[in-house]
Amino acid sequence: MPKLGMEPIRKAALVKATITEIGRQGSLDVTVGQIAKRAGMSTALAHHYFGSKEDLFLAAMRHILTLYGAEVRGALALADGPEARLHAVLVASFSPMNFRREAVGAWLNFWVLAQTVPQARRLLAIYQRRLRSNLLAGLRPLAGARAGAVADGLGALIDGLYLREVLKSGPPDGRAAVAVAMDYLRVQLAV
Amino acid sequence: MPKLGMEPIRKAALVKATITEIGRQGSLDVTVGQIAKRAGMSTALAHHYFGSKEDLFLAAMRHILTLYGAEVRGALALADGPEARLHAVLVASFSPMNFRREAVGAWLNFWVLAQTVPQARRLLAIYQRRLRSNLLAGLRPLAGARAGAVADGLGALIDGLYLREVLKSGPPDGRAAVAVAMDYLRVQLAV
DNA sequence: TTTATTGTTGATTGACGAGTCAATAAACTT
DNA sequence: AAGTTTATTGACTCGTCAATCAACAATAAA
Repeated sequence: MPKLGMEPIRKAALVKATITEIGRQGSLDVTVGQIAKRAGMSTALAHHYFGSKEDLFLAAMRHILTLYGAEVRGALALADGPEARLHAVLVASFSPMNFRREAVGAWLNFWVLAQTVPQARRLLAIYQRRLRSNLLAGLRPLAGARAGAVADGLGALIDGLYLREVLKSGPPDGRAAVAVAMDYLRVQLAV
Repeated sequence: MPKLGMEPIRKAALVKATITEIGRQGSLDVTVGQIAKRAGMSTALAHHYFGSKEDLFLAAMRHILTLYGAEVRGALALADGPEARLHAVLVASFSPMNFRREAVGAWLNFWVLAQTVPQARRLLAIYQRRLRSNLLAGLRPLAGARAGAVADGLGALIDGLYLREVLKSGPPDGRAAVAVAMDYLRVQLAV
């Protein structure tokens, strides 16, 4: 069986399985065994590629952040003007990829992880900073001195919409979430 | 030692210790032993009063919701007019009692619990319904047909502000959170 | 073809934790 | 005084799980 060049493949499979498993179980109480099984390998191999369970979690977090970042960057590249850029950030934030059940569940649990694991905290801080700076770039031309306050409110609102998605039943509705956020933006800019 | 009428005292101590311990540890991975120790008794006694760890968690959740509900009701009793009532709900939501570190940490973890434990989900749903109806009562006279949408946005914003508090360092700042929420309200009502 | 490198797993270790049990003791009841 | 209920705990069971290890297999390098 042993073919060479397995490392990246197996690592990717493990990361994906971690997100799936956390999202499915809705908790960080996932065993390495479960993850390894879903990724189609033994527990020992999972430990071989990621030294510890914590490393696996962090890699999964990084992966989610990377996906999110890529989506935002892609959307921004197509957007022209501040309004379009703000809209792009919101749409990307609630895109089917990022706003799917598993991802949202995993996201919530990473938030919990950040309370204990400094590295996880740092990763979430990076996300917050990036989001803020993206929003700010679009807001400054439109809201002037109030841009900072609006960005903070909008950031919290986005996180809140994610949080609430966790409890909802039925399929996720990114469109509705975007509408709420856009409404916030609309009234803030109308004042 | 055995005095009678210990049950309510011990139960209260356990519930309090549960919230403290979850908040302190920042996770639901708290042992019954830790909780019992903080509450000044043996593991066996904790199991005697609450059949299981899950029951303890649910009791702790109910307690937090009760505290919150009482605070909101108290604030509403003193408020006159829709604006004052809305303000009262927000101030109560971010009062030092509810917005303290431990409580916020516990709150986040209860959210996680709600993903797996139906009873926990039900409790959070009650909270959401109550919050929404309180906001709606104040908003209807002021926002008319838009009241529903504004309440949903404000609800999500409040949850988001709680969520973000988890990552912040330094003492919690309820005043700032209220300011963000009031700003949302202000612009929504100005449109 | 020996030797190193990479891939892979079953079995094991070592620790920990939820929940149970048996036993003890004080207080109320009859 | 005997019996019942409530309070309390140390010791134990039983299961789980992260992490390690020893061994085996295949490919690449020497």
